[in-house]
This record gives sequence, C-alpha cells and structure tokens, in this order.
Amino acid sequence: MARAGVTVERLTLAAAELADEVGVENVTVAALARQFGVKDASLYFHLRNAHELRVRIALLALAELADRVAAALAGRAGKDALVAFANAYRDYAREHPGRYAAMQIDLDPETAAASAGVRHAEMTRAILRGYRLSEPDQTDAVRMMHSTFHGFVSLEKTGGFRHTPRPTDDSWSRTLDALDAVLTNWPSR
Amino acid sequence: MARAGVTVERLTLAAAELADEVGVENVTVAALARQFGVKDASLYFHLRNAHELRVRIALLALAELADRVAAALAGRAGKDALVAFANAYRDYAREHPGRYAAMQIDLDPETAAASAGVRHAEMTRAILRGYRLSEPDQTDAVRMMHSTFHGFVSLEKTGGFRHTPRPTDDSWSRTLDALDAVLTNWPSR
DNA sequence: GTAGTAGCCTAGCCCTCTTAGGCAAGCGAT
DNA sequence: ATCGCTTGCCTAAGAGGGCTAGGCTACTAC
Repeated sequence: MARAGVTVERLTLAAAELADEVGVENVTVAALARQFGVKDASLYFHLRNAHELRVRIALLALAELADRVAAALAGRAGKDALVAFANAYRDYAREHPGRYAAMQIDLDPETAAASAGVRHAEMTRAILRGYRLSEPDQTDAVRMMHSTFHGFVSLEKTGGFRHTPRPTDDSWSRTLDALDAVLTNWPSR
Repeated sequence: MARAGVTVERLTLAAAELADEVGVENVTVAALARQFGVKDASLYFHLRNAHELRVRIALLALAELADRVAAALAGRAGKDALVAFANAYRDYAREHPGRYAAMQIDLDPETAAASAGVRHAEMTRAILRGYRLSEPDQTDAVRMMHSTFHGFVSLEKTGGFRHTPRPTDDSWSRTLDALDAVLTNWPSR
C-alpha cells in the first residue's frame, strides 16, 4: 500500500485553498481526507482536531498577508505607504476570502503572539511614522486604521454596500483620502 | 400529549439567546429542540432548515439594533448624534455577541431589502445631514463610518487589540473624535 | 360528531468528528 | 539480510447534527 505523503504543511495549504473555494466553515476534515485519497481518521495522525486545521489556515494567511504588505510597503512613506498597505490588505482579502475569514477566528494569546500578526502591528506603526503621532494617539490611530480596513473589506464581502450603486472602489479610494487627512491632522483632545 | 407551543417567534428568540451564549455557529436545531422539550425533527415543521434559523436571528438583531439606534438618535444632531449612534451600535454588539455575529451572514438581496438594514442606512444618512455632505461624498462617508464601527467592534471582539495595553474605550472615543473631524472637513478631490 | 389540519412523534439515512486498536512499509542497527 | 521500531495509513465504532418520510393525535371549524 503506497503512502499518500500527507504532511501538516500540505494539509494546511490544501485546507486554505479549500477555504477560499467553499468558505472556512466548510473546510472539513472529511473533505480534506477525500482530497488526499485518505480516510478521515488518518488525518488525526497529523492534526489534533478540526479546530487546529482552521487555526493553521489563519496562521498561514497572516504570514502570507504580512509578506505582501511588506513588499507593498518597500520604499514608500506617508500617504503612499498608507495606500499601498490598504490595497495589499484589501486585495489579499478579495483574492483569498476563505483565508481572510480564517484570520478572524480568535487565536489564544500565545499562538497570536507567535503569529505573523505582530508583523502587521509593526508595519502599521511604521506607516504612522510619516504622520508624526506620539502615544497614545499612535495606538488610537493604528486601531482606527485597522478598523477601517477590516470593516470596509468585511462589509464589502458580505454585501453590505450592495444597496447603493456607487462603485466600492471609488468609496475605498475616498476613504483612504479621508484616513490620510485625519492622520495628517489628528484632532487634539 | 400536551403541545409544546413552539412558534417561529419563540424559536427565533430562543435561538438568539442561545447564540449570545454559545455563538451562532453552535446554534443547532437539535439544541433548540432540547430547550423546547421537543424532538429535532419536529422543528422542521416551523423551519425550512438550519440556515433559516440563523437568518431569522440576523433579522431579529437588525431590527433590535435599529430600534436602539433610533432611540439613541432622538433629538440629537451633529457629533452628538454620531457618538450616540456609535455607542448604541457598539453596546449592542457587546451585549449580544451572537446576535451581532449573525448580522454578518449575507442575506440574499430581497431578504436584505425587506430587513431593518435599510433603516440603518437611512439613519446613518440622517447623521450626515449635520455635516452637509452631498453625493457622492455622502455615500463614501456612510461607508467609511459603517466600516469604522463594524471594524472596531469586530476587532475588539476577536481580541485584535489585546496586544496593546491602552484601554479600548479610550481608543474608541478618540476614533469617534477623528471620524467627526474628518466628516467636518471632508477632503475634496 | 366528523373532516381537516396543525403539531408533534418515530424511524432512518447521511454526514462529520473523534478515539481505539491494528497492520504494513520503510528505516536504523546489528 | 533481518530484526525491530517508528511512521503512516487502515478499519471499526460511537456520538452528534441535519434532514426526510410517514404516522398519530389533539384541536378547530363546520
């Protein structure tokens, strides 16, 4: 009997692709086993449980996104960097809806600390260097930025903007203008 | 054999409460049936399938939230209205995490059009009257506002802000200041 | 009081998750 | 080469959940 050559890495990648096709909630151990031509039970040799599978998708996505953002950010500063970050973020979410959704599951603290999520935080703060904000304004601004990006992308995906004809691309670009404006002129207390 | 007195309304309400306790993804037809002292199969007399149950939770939540926001908005204008809206939104999401999560599932267009979601859109636009924005800026601003609210609340819930000690309440209030500032001074093209 | 229907039930199928225990392929050491 | 050990797969089996088909019963309308 030939071995199927299943590894955690191959499983995770296949799971991520499956997630993009059918949604994270439908990424099932059984479906994955079928893809590898293997019985469901066999995957528990590589995986603790179905939840770990989703966590692994999330970690993969966080790392991939961090790489993309880092590449987009290279050599840019100020609004240029803001827009590059934002577009890398949104593009990734649209190309990989399942992976993006997986990113939203909450990781336990130590897993999160070891994830590429920390790189996101660092890069976001790096952007703000162009806007000369000091603490605690910087933290607030980071949170607002992230909220705006995530909120927009998330609402766009679930069709929250569908009821108005205006192209979402236009709203996105104007939202970034507004974000740039408010970061440039961060209101003092 | 006494009848259990199951109705779609009672089912939906129980499901919503269950969702707040254990998460929407764990709202199961079987669990609900147990709560009503009834067999699972019996619920299919009232419900088409498990998905309908979640849709009903979403619609309930949209209506409840719209009521709250409307109450919060009464007699307010400008930044006052903005803050009231935002807090009503965030408070609801925190008190009813399961209902809030249910709100994010995408409804098919006609269901969405018949939902209380349209009231949200109207009220959001009403707030912007205080800021004198005309189309298409108004649409962009509505989208940005909604994105910010949803993004913040969503990230807060999934622990996205945990890695920084700053109280989220403070960041929230400063984010609203920033939003007010940018709406007041919406950047022209 | 009888017909009809609304509200529940049992039986049963399929799918998923997960554990327990077995067998066989390949590797390292003798 | 072969003996054993580990790795990678297997079968078996139980617990749930989703859902359908078909049946019984209590209430309702006439």
